[in-house]
Amino acid sequence: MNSDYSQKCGIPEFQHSITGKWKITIIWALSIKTLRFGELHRQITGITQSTLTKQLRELETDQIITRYVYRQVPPKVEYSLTNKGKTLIPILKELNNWSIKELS
Amino acid sequence: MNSDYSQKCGIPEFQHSITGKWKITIIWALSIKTLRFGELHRQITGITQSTLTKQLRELETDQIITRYVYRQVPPKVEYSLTNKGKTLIPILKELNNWSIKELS
DNA sequence: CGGTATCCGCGGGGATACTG
DNA sequence: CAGTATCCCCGCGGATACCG
Repeated sequence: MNSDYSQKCGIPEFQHSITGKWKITIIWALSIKTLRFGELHRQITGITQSTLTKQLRELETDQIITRYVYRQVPPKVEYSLTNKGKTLIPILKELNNWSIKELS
Repeated sequence: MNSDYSQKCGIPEFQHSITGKWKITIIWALSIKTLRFGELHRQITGITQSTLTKQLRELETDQIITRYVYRQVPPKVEYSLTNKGKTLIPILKELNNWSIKELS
């Protein structure tokens, strides 16, 4: 164990931010543009409404995304990446590159 | 969803490599030097023998580490990072940096 | 439309005992 | 020393039903 890591390792925190069956997919979708709940639900095939809600709440708690409610009927809710969330994108791209490189 | 990601995203694969309560810790320990089973067990406080074994087997399957058995009594088994495993280190350092930066 | 509430099944990880 | 074998618990995610 060397100094940097043992004294304060942030990796578990990072992992928490993206751990969840659909979080990466959600983050990626929102990296393109802000989306409504229903739009996310349609884009992410296979996820249930309740699970989508749970994952969104967790991402919100971790301040990766924001939730904006339009006070109207019928309801309209928009999700978008926070600045913190946006800093994840280049990291995710690197992880993706690593996988592509190491799988060959 | 843009091209790179939707066509072939390697992030789930990456996640699999490091998903497990102790894998990052194990990888980090082995990044310093090759270690015997008992040495790992002593360095990683809180992990049980059986769990350590399981995590090591998974890392081995994913070709992140190698296992070398000395044919002797008492047994001696050494674990070390593969080349693939070593390429993870710079990535992990970046993840660590991200966390440190974004937690402030 | 965008949720909640509830129940349930599965798998990861821990505890413990035993072993070549 | 370095495991294996069992058993168990808990939390995540899915299914389903209902709601303002």
